[in-house]
Amino acid sequence: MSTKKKKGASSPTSPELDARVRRSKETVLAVTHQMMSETGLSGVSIDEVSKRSGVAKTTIYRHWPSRADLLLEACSKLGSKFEVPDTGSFRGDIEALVMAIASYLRRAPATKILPSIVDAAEHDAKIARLLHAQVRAFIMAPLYEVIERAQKKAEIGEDHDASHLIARIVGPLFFRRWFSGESLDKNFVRAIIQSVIAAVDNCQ
Amino acid sequence: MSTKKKKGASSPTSPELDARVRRSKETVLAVTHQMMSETGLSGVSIDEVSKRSGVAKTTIYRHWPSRADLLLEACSKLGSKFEVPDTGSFRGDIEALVMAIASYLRRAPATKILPSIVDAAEHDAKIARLLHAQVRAFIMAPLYEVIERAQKKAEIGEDHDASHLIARIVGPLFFRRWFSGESLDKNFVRAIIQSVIAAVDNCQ
Amino acid sequence: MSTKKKKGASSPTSPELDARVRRSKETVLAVTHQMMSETGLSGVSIDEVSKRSGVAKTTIYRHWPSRADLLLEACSKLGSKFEVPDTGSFRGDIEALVMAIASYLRRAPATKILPSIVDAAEHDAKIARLLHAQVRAFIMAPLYEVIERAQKKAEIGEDHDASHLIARIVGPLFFRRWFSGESLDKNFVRAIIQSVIAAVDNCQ
Amino acid sequence: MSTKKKKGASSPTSPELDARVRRSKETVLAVTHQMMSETGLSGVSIDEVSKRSGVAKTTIYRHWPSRADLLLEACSKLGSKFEVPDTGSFRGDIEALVMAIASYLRRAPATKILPSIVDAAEHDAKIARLLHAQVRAFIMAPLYEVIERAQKKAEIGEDHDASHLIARIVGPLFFRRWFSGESLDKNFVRAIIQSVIAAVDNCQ
DNA sequence: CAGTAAACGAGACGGTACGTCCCGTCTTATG
DNA sequence: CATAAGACGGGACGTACCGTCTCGTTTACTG
Repeated sequence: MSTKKKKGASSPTSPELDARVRRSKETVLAVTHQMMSETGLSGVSIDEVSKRSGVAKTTIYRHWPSRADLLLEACSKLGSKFEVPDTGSFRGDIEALVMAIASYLRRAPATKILPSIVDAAEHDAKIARLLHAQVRAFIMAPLYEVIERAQKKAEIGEDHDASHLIARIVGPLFFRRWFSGESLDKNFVRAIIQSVIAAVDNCQ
Repeated sequence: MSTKKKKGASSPTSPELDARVRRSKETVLAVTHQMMSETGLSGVSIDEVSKRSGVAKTTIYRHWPSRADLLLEACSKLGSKFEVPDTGSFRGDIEALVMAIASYLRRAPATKILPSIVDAAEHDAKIARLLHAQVRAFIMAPLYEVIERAQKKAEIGEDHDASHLIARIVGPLFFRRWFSGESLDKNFVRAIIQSVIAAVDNCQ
Repeated sequence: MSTKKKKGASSPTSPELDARVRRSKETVLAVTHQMMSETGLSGVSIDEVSKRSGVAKTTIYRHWPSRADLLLEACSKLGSKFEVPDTGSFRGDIEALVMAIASYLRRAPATKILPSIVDAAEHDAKIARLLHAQVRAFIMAPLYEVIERAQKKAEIGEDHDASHLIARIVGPLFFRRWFSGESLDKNFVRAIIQSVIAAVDNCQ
Repeated sequence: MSTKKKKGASSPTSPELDARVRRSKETVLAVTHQMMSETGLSGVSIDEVSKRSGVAKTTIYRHWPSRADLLLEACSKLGSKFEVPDTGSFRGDIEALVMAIASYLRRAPATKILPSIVDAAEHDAKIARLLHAQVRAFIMAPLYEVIERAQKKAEIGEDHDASHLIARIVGPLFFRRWFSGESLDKNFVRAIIQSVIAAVDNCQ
């Protein structure tokens, strides 16, 4: 029974895979993820992953053509989509979401790793595509939903470019988290939220 | 004592370095800088720098305790401060400055390298300090000046936190440049400028 | 019992191997032989044999316990016995046979491989036995026959040790072929023949 | 004193070499030689040599471009020239020399390795050249001397081709040692000696 | 202007990791 | 049940850099 194979679509890596392959990949990814968090991307060596995981180096290279690809896949399992809040009002939704994002930026170990992915993306279009897709899927998408919903409910005008709005929400947070070294304190986050609310309000 | 030259009769003060030392350091830094631009931080190897520059590896390690330190110093020569414009109005100044920054982000080879510095900063407090100092000196400082000047002239209210404003200006640009993959087109830049102007205008 | 087939209704006797098995072994041996000639013993890898032959690695290992055994069997199919000439005289027979052997040493691809078998024989008694058996069967046996026949016809004395004579005939050829790098030219071959004839002649 | 360097021509590997290099090469060659004798050429792995010798793999590859080259050099230190005897007569000299060679073939560990060198020589002209040179220098040269001396003293005729004679002496010994599996017993050796003596005697 | 001390080039060294090739074992599914 | 397909742990290959370590040889200052 255990070794029987059906059309099972439940496998984590990809459907319909040799059980051994699945096990190997899972183990390796887990160890990689672990090491990434400990020492950063550059601290992950295939030799060490192999040693710790008990999976032979050969096997690792059978599944990922290079160290970079392993790291890439390990990274791509990193993000978690923010839940789209539904507080009833645009302001409430935005508040909830931005607080969540800020909190994530402050705490999540994944944020230690992001810059090296961004760096890799500068030199490799494939990685760039992945990065941007992830950013869109995990961070921008929920904001899109909130904005669109508000536009449908006519809470905010149709004339606001959602993409611009999102950049104006997320950008400042990212800037503080990775570039300026200033804290992502409550004050700052509230100011960002406030500025967006103000922007979409019919002040002008 | 340490910085003093022993027989220092002719050497006036401290920064009077041996001409040979100066030459070596300059050559090495130049080559490092060159290689950084070509292949990114991770593409710079001491062996190669030595080969290309003609400066012996020993000498390089004499001047920088490790590869990281060399890269660090090479990076710290990287940025160029944006000139503070003086168009007469806050709006004009901001426009000029933001356009310049956006243009820099679009074009400058240094922007390819920044993420790896950011990455390094995640793992090394010393690098982090340098990074933040550079960001403040080269990017934030000119904006500070423009904002302060406008506040002094009472063009904009004193109640705006300059640091917040700056994050709201630069953040969206950075976000697009490195994270979302969207273009930094004129429209977007103008929208950012506009949003800041609106924010400081006495709408509310 | 051991060679009997269990359900052996259709299989008549013992050497009646499963047709599939026979096909596999033949194919594999052929490919192995081919590769051996191309690149020498050390150039034969099971992986490559499997790839080229279409026979799965598993199957190969089912039939030969190790790479060495496969090579061994492939080698044992290598030699070709020299025909025993019958010119009517000892001199004529020897001449014909030695010329044939010399020609074989000069031309046959198998001679490129022999040293690696000899090498293997140094480390493995089983291989040694096979090697010596082959040498005796393919090279020495025909000479034996010629010598014995001549002795029976009283062309040459009974007191000559055939094994010594053979070593004195074949040895010099082998020496030049594999050790000294000198050519196996007509002159040399004739000199060897002449020396043997002279030795068995009743000069002394 | 110890670190002082002169024109010393006594260094084993090559004159005027960095002492560190000399030490490394010596150590590595010694270990290689040791392993060769234990397990044959194919049993020598760079990794293991490195481990046993304490010399880093990198360093080994710095001095020998590949495993083969290391083995080659180790092999080339293997042979020992046979002393040219001077018993006063050609017969005596030949006897002494052939007995020595036979004894060497019977006993010397190097003879276990020769076939793999011969094998390598089949695939690589460089190795072939080395092999042939060594065979000539260590085995053929002494015989040449003995033969020439005898010719000068008119003990044997000038018309004998020394190279042919040598092949007729050494060939049979080699044949028995490596190919036929027959013993190199006293009887056989004496028979070979006798046959050569007879050949050069003025019988015909 | 000779003597001395530094900075230097050259490059050997031990070491870690890379990515590849092949071995021999194993598991799974097919005819 | 022999087979094709191929995953797996393991060992070795040869390469690229790292950072350390002698070596002699310039250089430049000093005395």
